[in-house]
Amino acid sequence: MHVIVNLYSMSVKKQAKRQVTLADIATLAAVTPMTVSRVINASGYVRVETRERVLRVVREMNYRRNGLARGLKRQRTETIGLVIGDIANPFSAELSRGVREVLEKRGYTLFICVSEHSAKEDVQAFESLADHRADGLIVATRSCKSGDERLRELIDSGIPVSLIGRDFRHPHADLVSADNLKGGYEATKHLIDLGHERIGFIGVSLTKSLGLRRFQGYQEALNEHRLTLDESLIVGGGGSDQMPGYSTEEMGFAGMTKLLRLKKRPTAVFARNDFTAIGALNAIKQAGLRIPEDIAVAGYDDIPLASHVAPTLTTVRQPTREQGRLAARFLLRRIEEDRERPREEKTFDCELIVRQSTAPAK
Amino acid sequence: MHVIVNLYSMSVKKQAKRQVTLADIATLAAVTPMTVSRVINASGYVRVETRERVLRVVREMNYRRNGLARGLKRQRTETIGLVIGDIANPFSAELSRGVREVLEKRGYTLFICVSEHSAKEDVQAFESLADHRADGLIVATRSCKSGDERLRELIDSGIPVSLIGRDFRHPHADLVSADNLKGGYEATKHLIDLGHERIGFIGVSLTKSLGLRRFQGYQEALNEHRLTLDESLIVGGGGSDQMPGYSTEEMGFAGMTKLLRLKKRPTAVFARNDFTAIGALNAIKQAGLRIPEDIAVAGYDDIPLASHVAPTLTTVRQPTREQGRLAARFLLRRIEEDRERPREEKTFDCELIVRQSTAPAK
DNA sequence: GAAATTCATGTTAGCGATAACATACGTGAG
DNA sequence: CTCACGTATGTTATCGCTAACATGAATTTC
Repeated sequence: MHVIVNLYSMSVKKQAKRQVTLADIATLAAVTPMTVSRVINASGYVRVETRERVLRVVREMNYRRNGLARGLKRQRTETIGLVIGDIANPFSAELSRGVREVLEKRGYTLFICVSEHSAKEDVQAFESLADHRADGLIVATRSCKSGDERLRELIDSGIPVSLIGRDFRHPHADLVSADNLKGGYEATKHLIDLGHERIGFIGVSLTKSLGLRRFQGYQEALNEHRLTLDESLIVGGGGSDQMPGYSTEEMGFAGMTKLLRLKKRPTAVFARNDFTAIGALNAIKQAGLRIPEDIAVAGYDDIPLASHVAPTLTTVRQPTREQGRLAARFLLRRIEEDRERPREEKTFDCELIVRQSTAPAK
Repeated sequence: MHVIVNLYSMSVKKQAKRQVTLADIATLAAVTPMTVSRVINASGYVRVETRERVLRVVREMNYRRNGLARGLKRQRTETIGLVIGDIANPFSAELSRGVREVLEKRGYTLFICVSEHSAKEDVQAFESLADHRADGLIVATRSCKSGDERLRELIDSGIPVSLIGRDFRHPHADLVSADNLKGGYEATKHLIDLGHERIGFIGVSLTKSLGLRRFQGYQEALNEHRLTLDESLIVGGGGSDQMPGYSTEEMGFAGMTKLLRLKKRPTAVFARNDFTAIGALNAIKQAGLRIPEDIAVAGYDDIPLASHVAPTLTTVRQPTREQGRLAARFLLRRIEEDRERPREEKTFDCELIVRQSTAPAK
């Protein structure tokens, strides 16, 4: 009634050559596969001579163990999946370094999946990793409805998960984040303390990404100092669901250009991240204005470049590598000690780094 | 004689809860596992009602197929591994996007491994991916002895491999690259044509990384125009094996600072990549000199930022995403059509992008 | 109306590894 | 001398899935 033909398999012309197996090694070394297994995994008793004979054959045959078979039998692959939204982002890079630092020591392999900020690929990444039976997942992508749903199902079904800066909670998934609300608040307060009253924000759309914590901090600081939030000063963040991360300089440039065209333009701007801020810097320079004299600029993340642009950029630093490390530790604890343990949560403080791009308002 | 105890397994306290299997679904849907398999994989004949009944149970039980078992049986995991040296590099990001574009359409999952520019981790990445029986590998890390050796063994043992910009050849591994020698030549020639005679190079060490093609192009251009290569103008690239990619601005800054201290300083510099160039720009500005009037600067890669710094950066663009796409296509052809096909090689042309940071010598 | 074909399912065997148990030999204790 | 234990292997039975083949029923063909 339903004919569904697998066209794919028809296109495979040549079979992979058969890989060397444990049994092959066993035959050549005149032992049983079990003994070879013991040698490979350095477990149990093996006579030195036997061991060496086996190892010789292993090397000669260029044997590589089959992780699929091994994982299937052992119900464990010693593999962790990390899901990030944007590979080009220095934030992801630092995060992954922190994660690897911890995992490597404990003998786990890290596979990274990139969602390119798309909800569909977010879900796909989770499923691929779950299908391939990663022992656990570290998820550092931004929250989205379908992703959160899928994630909940996976966690419910028993996969250990650590979340990084994701706005989603589950009783059995640990959560690591930085206090970006406070970070956004501090940066904005810094500008206010310098005497600025018209402070723009570059990188959110008022219709969409209002969940952005650093933007909420911006609003909070304004409120607290009785400054009204002028919607014409909020720019950028528009466009598709598919915005590749690397175009954020573009967004900063375009956003700032828009702000400069206002009749009453801001005397300071706070950018969603450093790339955006750098784009803004450039737009200001091209307009023939000076930073920070005419317009002060603050960014977020303290990417390495922030201290290498002119003027150097005032920004907010979050302990990125530490977040990666802790997320990995949480995950390993859950995997190796107690998969049912209640959620653990840790929020890191951010640090305002004042550099040349901000100064008192004229 | 040899007691080797596996301490690891002793530390595992709680077992993962048993995952739902095909057999469980089969029982609940009152069919055999084979029928469930047919439904899941949309292959063969299944009555509509049966199909729906099975799918209902699958959803209710939140079933996820076991990729290990599946891969083991099918001798194919529909998984490709990409090995990159530096996750923070926009070059890697573009590359991976190109690769994904192609793979996704064909139903393959991409797992990324990062070697952090370390030879040891390069090898580890190959082995992890081989162990987990990725159907093929795309390798975009820089060549190193141990890595090349391991790679040769893996290719010999039948794993399909595509190389990107790696200085290593094997009769059964395809190779995609950009003509960085010519790119380096063009950039240097551009500076020479502008009348520069003292042209520095930032980012190689004369004792080590002489294999860098773009540096060879630099040398070639100098030779051809009868300019002597002044070793005091070659800086940077030193330090450990472990240099994280993100510190290249640092390298550019430090290298340029060194050049500025020379009694006869260069009137132009060519940097190994754009980050290095941006570091150099900053060093020049901080020294109170102007770009390009006092010193001209050229970079390499045309990262998005290059057109968003002040002054905008003259650089060399290579078709990065195309390289990723082609490497993926080569790999799929090898996997699905003919694993024994002779090596295919493609070198893309680079393009000199002249912007504000270069101008005629005074 | 018998043979051929399509549809719908089931049965069997094994992918490559290892946990758990079984076997057998030495060696020192009692 | 026997028992117990440490040492060094081997045997068996899966892990979860699917290729290949087998089995019938329904439908079509000549």
